[in-house]
Amino acid sequence: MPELPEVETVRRTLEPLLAGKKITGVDVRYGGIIKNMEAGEFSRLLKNKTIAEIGRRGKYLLLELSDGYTIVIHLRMTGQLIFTQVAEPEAKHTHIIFHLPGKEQLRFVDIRKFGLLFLVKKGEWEQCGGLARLGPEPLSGAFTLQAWSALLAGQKGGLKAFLLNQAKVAGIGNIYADEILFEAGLHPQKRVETLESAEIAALHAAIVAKLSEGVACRGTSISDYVDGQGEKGGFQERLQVYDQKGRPCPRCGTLLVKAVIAGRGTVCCPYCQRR
DNA sequence: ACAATTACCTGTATGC
DNA sequence: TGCATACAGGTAATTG
Repeated sequence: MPELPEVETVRRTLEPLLAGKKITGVDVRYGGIIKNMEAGEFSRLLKNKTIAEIGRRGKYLLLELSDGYTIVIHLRMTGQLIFTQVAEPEAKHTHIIFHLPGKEQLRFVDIRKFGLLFLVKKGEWEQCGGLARLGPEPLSGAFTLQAWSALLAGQKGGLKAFLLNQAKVAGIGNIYADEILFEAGLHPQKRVETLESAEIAALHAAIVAKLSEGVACRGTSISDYVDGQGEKGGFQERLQVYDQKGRPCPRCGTLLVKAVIAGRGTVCCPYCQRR
């Protein structure tokens, strides 16, 4: 599932391929993906606009266009944004095709149609789902231990739910939440208000380490995720607990268990992550 | 005020 | 073999 490392990998792979290129036309096969206007208007507004750069905020991709417009994209669970040649056979569930010069295309593919796409002018982020309400970027220089401590001060509730809350920290999803909690040695249902300073520091280090490792490995390809060129990532080889139910804990050998916590399938070690 | 559940979708795996 | 069912999880909306 595309979380911060996956979205960042898509951004890095697409940027050199798209920067400076003009959108010569847009085909919309399934308009339901576009959330803030009709397909016809979307295509009309985008024709002949140039892609300046690609940004990322949390799990959102931001295609900045040369004249102040931005295409805001969220891949949700199965969304893919793939740069290809016209001759490449079209994948099933291809919903939007951006035509580029020289027989190149950018295709939005999404099996489950959960993905979201907005076309807005700069400063109109309020209409883009949760984009305007995102918490800090965990891989930015501003995400210091001090900032993280301040973020936790006065907060209550389960730890996993907190990590998954995009308004608290941007970009962590189910895979990295489980990996972070295991790395920090904390139970997913531990209450945030009971965290001691050493645990807060361990969490901060685990968030930065695991997300950075995910980016370095070019994301996690368990089912659908691929980067901007259709290539799989490698972090699935490094998973310690996620998708590892019933296997021995890499640290102590106890069998890993799975339960539903914060509404998500959650795997942890009953020994290393005691409540 | 908070947490749990549901809706949105389709493909894959499982059970009978 | 076929069919029904459960499950995967990002986020918003709804329910408890």
